Amino acid sequence: MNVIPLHRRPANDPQARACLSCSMRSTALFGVLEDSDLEDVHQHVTQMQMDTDQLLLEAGRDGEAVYTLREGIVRFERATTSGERRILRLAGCGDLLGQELLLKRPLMDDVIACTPVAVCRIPVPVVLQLGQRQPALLHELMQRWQHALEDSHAWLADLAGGSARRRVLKLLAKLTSYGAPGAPTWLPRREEMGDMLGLTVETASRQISRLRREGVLCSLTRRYATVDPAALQRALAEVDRPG
Amino acid sequence: MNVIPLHRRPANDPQARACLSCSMRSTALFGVLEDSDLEDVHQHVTQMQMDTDQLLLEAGRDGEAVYTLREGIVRFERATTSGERRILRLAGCGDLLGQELLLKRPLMDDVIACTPVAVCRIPVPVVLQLGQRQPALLHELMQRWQHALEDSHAWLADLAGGSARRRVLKLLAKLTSYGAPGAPTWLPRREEMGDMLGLTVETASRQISRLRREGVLCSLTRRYATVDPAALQRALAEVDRPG
DNA sequence: CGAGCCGTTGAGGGGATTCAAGCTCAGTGG
DNA sequence: CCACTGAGCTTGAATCCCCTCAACGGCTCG
Repeated sequence: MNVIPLHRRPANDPQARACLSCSMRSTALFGVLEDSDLEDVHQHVTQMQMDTDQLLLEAGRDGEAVYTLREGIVRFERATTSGERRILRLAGCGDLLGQELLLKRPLMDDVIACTPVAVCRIPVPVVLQLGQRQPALLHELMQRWQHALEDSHAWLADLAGGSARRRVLKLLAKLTSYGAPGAPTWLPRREEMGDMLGLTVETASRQISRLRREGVLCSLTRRYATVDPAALQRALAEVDRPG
Repeated sequence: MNVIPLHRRPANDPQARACLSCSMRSTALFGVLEDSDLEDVHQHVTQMQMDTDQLLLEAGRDGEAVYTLREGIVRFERATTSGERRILRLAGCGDLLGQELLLKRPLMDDVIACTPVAVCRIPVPVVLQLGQRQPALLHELMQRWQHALEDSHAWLADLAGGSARRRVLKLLAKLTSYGAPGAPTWLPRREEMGDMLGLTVETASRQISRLRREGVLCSLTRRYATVDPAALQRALAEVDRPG
């Protein structure tokens, strides 16, 4: 884990005032705040990078910081009572991780990097204090909770039902929305796909192979592929049709 | 729909000060507020009763009020792109319905009564104004969002995967937690069960029939049954075991 | 009493799982 | 350089579970 505490940097370091000039500021948690509110914040914020499969937040632990995701994709997962892993949700650029810690609730799920990720670590007290002074921040937090809830509902409706083919297609549609349009799309491992969709590794593999043969996916490399959006939409429409 | 506007009642009506003496006050949204904060609230709150299958909130519409559920069970549902109905979540006594309206977001799902329900209708502006004066109310709202999110995650982990038998058992376990312990448990229609669990009517029916034969369910009436908690737990443990 | 809804049960087919075997590819050490 | 290794991916064959289609019975209501 590569930690860069901003407050240890010289004041004239271009990154020292990172929170003010942050490229993600408008979409991140503090986007609703004025410059003056951010004055002292950046001293407590730590930029970090993590590799694939590294654990950002652990279920059961009471962490003392939340994270803003600057780059990459993370997954929320837990073990079912039958012992299988279930991936419940993905989060992408701009999302806030570990929000429940602000309510002093224990984490229910592990949060794990799907790709290499860059995050900003924000101590819980910093958010709470800012929230007391700035109701707009509380409003923003509510928006984020609602967004997470809608995401979870959409996940349930799209990825948890229907044929294996439909689920995989829906997953691809969601995954393309993470990276830049046109850029290669991150593909999970087959096992991860299975745990997202409630399918086995083999079924996921068969579906992906078929989509490659059909031209929906091309240039599959180690963990990325380019998706033909038109073909994807066509395939989705066909699956959704009663035929 | 049976509407009883409280402010039309004489001041000495025992129900007129319903919000203060409400039996659910401690668990409901306004439970965090002091008596003085509730002074003028009850004038804007309307008690309502609705029958089974009636629509409380409609997806797409921008409603102007939220509802506190006093009695009964409601479901959140939507249509998938393939045209099938999917039930995403249940809410019970004390839950707040239509929370997203407080953020001026459109509703994504229909909210429909599963049983006869009693609700308190609270206009959105009332909540927003109170929230400005009382940060504790905002805190309570965040708690409720987090609770809904955890519920949604649990639904996904428990009810969206595994064998049909496991899903039905998990659903029964959840349903028993709504009514009073020992009291008969509300059972959805087979079609509703199917739409909750991603199964067909017939499969749901077969599973329920089997559980009745096994003694997990007894005295099935029109829409209620008594559940043997021990047998249910035993069955769940057996399903979750690798054997 | 017939109509319609809901639940149940049966028979047959299909799609996902299971079990098993090869494959590719990156990393390792000879 | 290349065999060796192990993790991840693919593919095949057999099995099983759930879906589909169908028929029937109970119940409520017009």
